[in-house]
Amino acid sequence: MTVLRALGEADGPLSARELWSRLSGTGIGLATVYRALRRGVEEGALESVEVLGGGVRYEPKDRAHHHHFLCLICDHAFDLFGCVEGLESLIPDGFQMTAHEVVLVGTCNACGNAA
Amino acid sequence: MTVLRALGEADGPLSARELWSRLSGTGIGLATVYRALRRGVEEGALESVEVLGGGVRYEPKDRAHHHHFLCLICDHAFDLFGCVEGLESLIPDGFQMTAHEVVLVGTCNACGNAA
DNA sequence: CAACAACTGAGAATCGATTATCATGTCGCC
DNA sequence: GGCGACATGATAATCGATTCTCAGTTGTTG
Repeated sequence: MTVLRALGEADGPLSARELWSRLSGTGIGLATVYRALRRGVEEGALESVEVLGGGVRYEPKDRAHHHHFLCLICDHAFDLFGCVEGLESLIPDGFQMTAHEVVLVGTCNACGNAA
Repeated sequence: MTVLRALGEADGPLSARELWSRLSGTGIGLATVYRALRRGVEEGALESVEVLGGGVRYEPKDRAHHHHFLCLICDHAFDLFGCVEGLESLIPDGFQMTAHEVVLVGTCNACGNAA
């Protein structure tokens, strides 16, 4: 699967369109990208994540727990490593937390240098 | 503005549709809700936020820095108070962080008790 | 090669969210 | 009361994202 390989090589989760544009040289159609993504999620190989700033992105499910950095300029989401402390203290009484998401927003290295 | 007042009384950011359904008794139309939201954002009274799990929500801009809790069952977003430590340690070299977002996911008090 | 099943690319169709349109209603003001 | 400027509700139109359709390919098996 070319599609899954491209996802595995990315430095962060990709949207269907991002993925498609990375494969534009191969003649693969957008429909095929969507098909591969859907199948990947159904088979458990992929996970869909929502990072702020637009739409669903996909990433391999075998990655360790991590979060994302969203660049406001290139609109690309980068994987981060590590997590944060003190999440539990935010939970209101009676609420049950099953997951959490942290997104840092700003400019990435490349865009920051180009500015 | 009935619309802005309803937002101010909410315990978290509301989507256009949530807002509309809360005002359903008043005969206000969906178009008016969208108009009020757009104007509110343009005038700086409102802020649009993206919480995971679907779409844009709006909240008054005068709230202190806070984050959100998303209930998977009722799909409602609740305001949280406080913040977390250690965000800076996640930032990769060369990246500039201008904002951050934290979302806790789980079940709220009401939905947890109903289950 | 024939028969057949699975996969593909391109474009049409669909879906939900948001915006535009338009006829009507409301308000201040004369 | 009459008039003009503007807000409103209902609905149509638009937009982007995703899915569906369909004819054409490819690969397999015998």
